[in-house]
Amino acid sequence: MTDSTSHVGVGVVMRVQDGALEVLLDRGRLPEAVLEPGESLEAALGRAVDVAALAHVEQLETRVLDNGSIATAYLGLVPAESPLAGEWRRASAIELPFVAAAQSRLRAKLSYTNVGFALAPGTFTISELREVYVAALGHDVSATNLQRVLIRRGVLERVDGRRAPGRTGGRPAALFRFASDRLEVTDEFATLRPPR
Amino acid sequence: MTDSTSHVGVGVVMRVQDGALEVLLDRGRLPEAVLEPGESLEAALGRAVDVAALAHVEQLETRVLDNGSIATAYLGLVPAESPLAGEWRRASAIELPFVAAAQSRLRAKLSYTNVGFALAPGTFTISELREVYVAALGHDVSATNLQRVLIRRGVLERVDGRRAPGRTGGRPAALFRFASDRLEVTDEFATLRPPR
DNA sequence: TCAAAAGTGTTTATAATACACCCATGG
DNA sequence: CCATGGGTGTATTATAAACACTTTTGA
Repeated sequence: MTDSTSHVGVGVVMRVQDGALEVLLDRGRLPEAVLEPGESLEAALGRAVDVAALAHVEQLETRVLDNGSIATAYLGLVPAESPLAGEWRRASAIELPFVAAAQSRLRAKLSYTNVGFALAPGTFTISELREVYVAALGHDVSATNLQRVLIRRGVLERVDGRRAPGRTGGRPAALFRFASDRLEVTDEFATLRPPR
Repeated sequence: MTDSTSHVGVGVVMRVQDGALEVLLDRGRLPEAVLEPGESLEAALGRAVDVAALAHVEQLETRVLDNGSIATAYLGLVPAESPLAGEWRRASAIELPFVAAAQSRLRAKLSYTNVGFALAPGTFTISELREVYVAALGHDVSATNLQRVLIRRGVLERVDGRRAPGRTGGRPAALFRFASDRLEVTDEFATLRPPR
């Protein structure tokens, strides 16, 4: 038997704040923890990140790092309101392994799952949700179409009450919430659907 | 520093043969190799599987196995004609970790990428390609629609010549090939496309 | 001339985008 | 009463599924 290299769990925790996608850093690096023998990867991750505070977690990728250790990265998502402490920095300004993969995974899943629930507050207006999507996708999104797509798919539900307009006026906005707080694939078969 | 657990690279190599999706086994188990210090995961995989013979490889998932070792699994695909040696068994009859994940990944990617290239022979008729898709997807596929979708997306190209009919007759079938032998996403934005 | 297999033409269904227009509020 | 922001109605477009029909072969 040869000596094995150490294995670390790495967290790429993201949120959307003030119209920008941000990543949680720990002294300039992604939070990580060394895996103890017999321990699960998620348990190790839990020593690096407050996993219970994450609205969604999923495994990203395993790579051998420059320092020779093996790292398994996880994507974690929280809403902007989350009290998760740490050093938040714009994803676009970060040149660390796994961050690009996390961003690209998030972007893809926003299109065909309900994963927005993990970035949005409990209730929100369509405009607010639009800002989240714009920041995470990196391109403009029409509020009209966003609403129609997510309502048709059953991803969004209307909630009682309205948001009062600001001092510049405007019609009060209806409030919505995500129908589920767990990941669901909402557009499974883009093509080649099974016959009826 | 604590003792680290051993890390293994695992291959889930699949092909479609005689209308069934099959997995390559090594004495009843998935081929695997222990990672040496400083070695890349792909290099370790290469000691378990003839990676050069694979038409497509991608990482699947990392898990702690029942025996305590950490395993990173890869999905490998080969065409039925591949001379890759070993014990091929129907995927549906296998109860091993990673196989279900591999099948589900393959199914998804058949819908929105050109990954079929890795399972199909160099040239083929639409009927032959249809059999590959039926086996890998697990549901019926219309030859008509399969052809139209893949041609429209630019995934398939026509090749000179025709396949002579069998003794039961029928119109000779046109031959096609995949336009690329590398993975390409052909239907990236199911929804929420960037504006023009 | 018929059955089999392949391929095309055309219709239908669905989903999403685009855009015009109406609604409700503050000042 | 008008600017602002929210929301709905209604094309338009794109993609793919469904299905009828034509083509080309072997026997």
